[in-house]
Amino acid sequence: MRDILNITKALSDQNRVRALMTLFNGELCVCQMIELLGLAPSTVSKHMSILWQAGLVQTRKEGRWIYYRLAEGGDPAVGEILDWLQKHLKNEKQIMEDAKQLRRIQKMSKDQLCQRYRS
Amino acid sequence: MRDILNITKALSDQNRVRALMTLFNGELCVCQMIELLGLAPSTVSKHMSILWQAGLVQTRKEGRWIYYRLAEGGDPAVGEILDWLQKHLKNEKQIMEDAKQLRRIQKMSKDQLCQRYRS
DNA sequence: ACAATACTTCGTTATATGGCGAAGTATAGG
DNA sequence: CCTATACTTCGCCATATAACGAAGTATTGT
Repeated sequence: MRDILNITKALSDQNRVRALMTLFNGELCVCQMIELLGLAPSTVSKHMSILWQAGLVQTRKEGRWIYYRLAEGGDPAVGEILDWLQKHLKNEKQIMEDAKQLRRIQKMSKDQLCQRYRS
Repeated sequence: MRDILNITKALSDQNRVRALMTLFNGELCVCQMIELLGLAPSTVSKHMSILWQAGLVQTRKEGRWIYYRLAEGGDPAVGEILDWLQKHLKNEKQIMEDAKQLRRIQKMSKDQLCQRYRS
């Protein structure tokens, strides 16, 4: 019960759902998420932490960067709910705009990106 | 996006999930839900209203009683998420206890039940 | 060793949510 | 009609949550 509620609670916030949906395009570091969501670093970090605690995402550390990606190979409930989200949100306006913005973000160098949120 | 978020928000509360799961055993009136969840009538009513707004349940009015049942034939996202809940919660301790208690409640007459929450 | 960077954790604040009881609505029965 | 019943809506309170900036941690580069 707690596992399932952790998942549904994690998915009950729009910004967390946007973050998750964006990860269908591949792993992202936090500074890319910050740029995408337009939120403060601490806020994005908290959101990603909640997704991680729910088992929805996994992380990979590479130097100073932490990459988040969709969880694989864990609880089947996670894979199923991710499929459900993908199926029902992939054509949503907000999600498609995010995907478009992501392509712009991915063209920027990390230096450009990460220094952006200190302004 | 709003539709999906309405669903995930509706599912982000334990008592609403318990209510939904109980409905897999068939339709119930509000006074039965009150007895099952052990909450005030107004609270249960609010919860059911949130589930209804999310499209997860449907209602049927019969005299003074309002029966809630799982939604059918609407948004496919709803049927799929209900299947997901059923699959991953049916063996949970709390859900099985609720099912057991439901059998006790269903043995009671409506007069017994509904007058109970005025004490 | 030191500074800069990338991210997290902490502390605070504003708003959202869940809970209740009282009042309101609609229906059944005398 | 009038009362009782079954449920909902409203108003309130306590707690949970999302947001931020400041401070802390870990890693890279000089």
